Amino acid sequence: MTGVRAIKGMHDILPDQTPTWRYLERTVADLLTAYGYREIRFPVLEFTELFKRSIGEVTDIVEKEMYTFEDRHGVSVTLRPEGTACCVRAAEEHGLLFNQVQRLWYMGPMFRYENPQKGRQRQFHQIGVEAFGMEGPDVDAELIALTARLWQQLGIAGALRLELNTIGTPESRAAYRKALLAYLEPHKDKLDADSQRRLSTNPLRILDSKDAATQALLANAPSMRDYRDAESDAHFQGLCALLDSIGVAYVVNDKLVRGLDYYSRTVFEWVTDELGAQGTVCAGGRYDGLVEQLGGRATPAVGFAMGMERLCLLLETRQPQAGSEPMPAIYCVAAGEAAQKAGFALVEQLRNLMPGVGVQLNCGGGSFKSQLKRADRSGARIALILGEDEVAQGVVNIKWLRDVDAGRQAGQQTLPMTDVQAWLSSQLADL
RNA sequence: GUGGACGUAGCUCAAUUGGUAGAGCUCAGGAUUGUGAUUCCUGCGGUCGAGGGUUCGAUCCCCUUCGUCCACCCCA
Repeated sequence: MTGVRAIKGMHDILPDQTPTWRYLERTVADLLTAYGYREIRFPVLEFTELFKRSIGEVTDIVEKEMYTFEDRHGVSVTLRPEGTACCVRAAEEHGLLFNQVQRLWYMGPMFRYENPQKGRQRQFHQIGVEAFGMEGPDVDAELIALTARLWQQLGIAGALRLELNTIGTPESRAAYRKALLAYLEPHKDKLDADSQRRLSTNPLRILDSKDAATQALLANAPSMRDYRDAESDAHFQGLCALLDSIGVAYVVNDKLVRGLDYYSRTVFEWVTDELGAQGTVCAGGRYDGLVEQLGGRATPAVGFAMGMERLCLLLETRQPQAGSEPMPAIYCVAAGEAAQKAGFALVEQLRNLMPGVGVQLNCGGGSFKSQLKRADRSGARIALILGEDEVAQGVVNIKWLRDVDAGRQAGQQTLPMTDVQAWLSSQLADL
């Protein structure tokens, strides 16, 4: 293909896939509404500064994955790589966080300049959920309970498991980082290349290295557990107790750390083994310091984001029928100029009288044969057939395309044009 | 940013030790002169990813490039 084409990593979502997307979006939106969360929408483009200050200057996202450019006035702007920072900015800017509790969600495209692979694109979509102004573990648990219920509703719960950890406060994390470094530095040569590099950039990330030798070395490393502050521990135990009380299963993974700088205390991930190397489908945590960091009044907050492409991949394998949308029930075949005209009037009238019923008119002409063929492929149950003869006599021929075995009359019947709507109503009622 | 595999018809894929390519599905038409899903026949459809090189001649060999997929890194 030589003509125009999409940018690398930017995918089209085709008609065969949109029903799955709509099903996912609808299910999530309904559930969030039921939990009392309200949708917020904000721009795709923000000042670059916002992400540098929130995600962290030395993270991979900010250092090499952002779509950053100057606008026509030379101001640096960035296509959002994630939603939390934007959500905080928007909520703070409009006073939504002042002296009040706020439950928000959003949905839309995010952009990261990475090399594409399974479950990863440069433009991808997230649904994000954020809860502001509540510091106890009850909100953390509410968010996790909500996600667990969602997997249940979507029929993909069996593919997912919950990993949970607390990374403490920034202070306790700093102390642990120091201890970890002290332990690893003498064994630097035994670490894999990436982990050696991470010693200076992000030592905590060494914990989830995939290298066997590195993992062996980590077996005797100091545990984050021993450096955590008592309050974070209590918060975490509170969260675990709430999850236990409603039967949400989890595994505590004290090597779970998240890549974004703003997290504190609770972090969690829903992971699957069915998506190749990109197993994380939904992840989040608490970020009590972020609002203040961005210039607002100190406000506790928790949130998470789920990757919609990854969820769609899971849905396609676990629930291939999910979201399939009904085809029009009626297909009107109209051969000839007069019939086309009469058919057009007929289907518009049917649409007036039976708004919920799907009606499609054959457009673009064609023989009876080819029009019937299209009627069949459209998935319609009933074909209305109009030709010169029918128009002259003011009648319509009606033919069942499906359901003949289900007690429907085979063959076709002729009805006066004026009776068609009443007949259809009676027939379609019990379908 | 790095590594591996792969780019042939709208889709899924063949073939050619270098002599300008085939099938299935789809689509259109016909057998059935006004009737779908099966069957049979016919037809439309390709600058063999792009650019350059070698050659009498390149889809095939060489170089470059772009893209896709998978993996690393990182993340949803």
